[in-house]
Amino acid sequence: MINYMSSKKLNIKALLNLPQANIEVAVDAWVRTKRQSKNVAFLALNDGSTIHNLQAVVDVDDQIESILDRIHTGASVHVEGILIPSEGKGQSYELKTTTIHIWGEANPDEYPLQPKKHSLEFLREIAHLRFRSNLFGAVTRIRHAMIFAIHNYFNQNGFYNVHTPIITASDAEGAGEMFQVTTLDLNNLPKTEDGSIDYSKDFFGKSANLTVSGQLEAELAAMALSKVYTFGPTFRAENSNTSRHLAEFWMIEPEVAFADINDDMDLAEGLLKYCVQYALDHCNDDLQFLSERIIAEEKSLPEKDRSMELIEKLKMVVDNDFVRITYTEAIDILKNSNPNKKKKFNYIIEAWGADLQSEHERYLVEKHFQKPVILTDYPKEIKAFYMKLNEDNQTVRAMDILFPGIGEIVGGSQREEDYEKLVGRMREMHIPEKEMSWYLDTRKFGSAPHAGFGLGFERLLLFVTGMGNVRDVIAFPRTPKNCEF
RNA sequence: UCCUCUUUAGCUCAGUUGGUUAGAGCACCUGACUGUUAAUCAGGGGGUCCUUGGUUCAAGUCCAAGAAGGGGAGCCA
Repeated sequence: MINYMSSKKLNIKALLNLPQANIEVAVDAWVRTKRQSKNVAFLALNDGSTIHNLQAVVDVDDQIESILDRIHTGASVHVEGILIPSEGKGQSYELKTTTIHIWGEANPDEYPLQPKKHSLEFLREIAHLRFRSNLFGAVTRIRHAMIFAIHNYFNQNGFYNVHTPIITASDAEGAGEMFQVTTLDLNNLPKTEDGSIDYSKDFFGKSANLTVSGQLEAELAAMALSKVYTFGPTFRAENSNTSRHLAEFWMIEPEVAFADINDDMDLAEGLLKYCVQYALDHCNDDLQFLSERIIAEEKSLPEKDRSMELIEKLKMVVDNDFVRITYTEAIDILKNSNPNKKKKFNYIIEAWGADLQSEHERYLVEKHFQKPVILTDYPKEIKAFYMKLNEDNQTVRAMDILFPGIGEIVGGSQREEDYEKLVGRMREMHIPEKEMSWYLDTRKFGSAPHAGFGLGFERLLLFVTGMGNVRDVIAFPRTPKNCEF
């Protein structure tokens, strides 16, 4: 029995980048397509290291034909041979095959992936196999690159990563509906004398939920380590069915002490530009593939409805400063805008204080400025309790970053560091002080101005990959009525 | 949750005014082919027309309810 594991192996990305060929190599990979004629067969091999396939060229004889007969799209194989300059067009190198070993067959009557374009909806239904598509392979590699870039950026800038809790008993931030975590028997709930559920019998001795944000805990860490960030899973039990929402998503939340809202905006803009530049520098092949895919997809659209070419769009973000305007300025622009005057908006902007709808954000980003926009200083009524009150007593130092095609990608603020003002805001918004004493302690002992934001990781990926739905940039999306795999 | 569209072969889709045995391309199987690039050419097999109920001599097609999915909105990241 030959031990195929012991052979000298390189991944396909490394092989295709070798400066010269004519060497013996071994490759483990999955078969994308097989093309066979009487005397020669071609296997397109992919091991996920790159979007590109390695072409194995196989001279057909009786013995090898019996192996080839068992190889179909999706099979995993070990192939040995000599890497040579390709005799055919379409690739620089190819593998002149001497040995084929099948690790695992893929029954073609059952294997759902074909060497053709599948719909995103179909791929979502076979999420366990869609890693093997060109598209999801590219997205997955870019997702990894962005995770890496984020940690890199913060590490290089003196931030410490903190793991904030995933299970939490505080329901303070009001960021959305929460998933409850319990070990109680739902068919036989313990009750108190007044008939309500007796959470003292629950695992933690009180009601607990999955986190909707690591921000409050990150603030605690920032009040000692100065610059921290979290990057973890976040859970929202909202019944939102959109291309931009998940029940389980990943969020980046930096928190910086001795920083104001301008520092916060600089940090966010710096992070976003670093990530996009990192993708341009490290994911060129995958971006190229995604770009071509979008162009093919939009070919039938009239020119005015087509989106900017992906790589051009990414460069545009890196090369241009984000527009920074206040909410008040945005309202003025919107009030005087054509769609507002001609009543094209579904929600007409009439007065200061109105919450901005998606259509307004899109107008500002996609029509008026045509680049990322940071909106600041929102009315306090439409923002969270912890945001720092401006001297006008009307607005808070919030900042939202709006991206073309995506909308809000970052939401952040300078935090209210004044104990009395913070307690005042909590009372106005009916947030229980008692349960939040640990949070308020930071304002009691050595309080300091500080700021932070939340960046939706999947929304960043939407922008970088040009995909249209967050369900296609996370391996196993969790959405209302969907928890497969 | 609201508005809207969709659901026909493994996949992508066509199916006329309600009318005989529901079609195509791809995939699969068989054969041909000396180098292909989602190979090509010829032939073949493959259907709970989303579900339930209704109208009708007759329903893939019309009506009602439901389910699943897409797009948009709200909420947000």
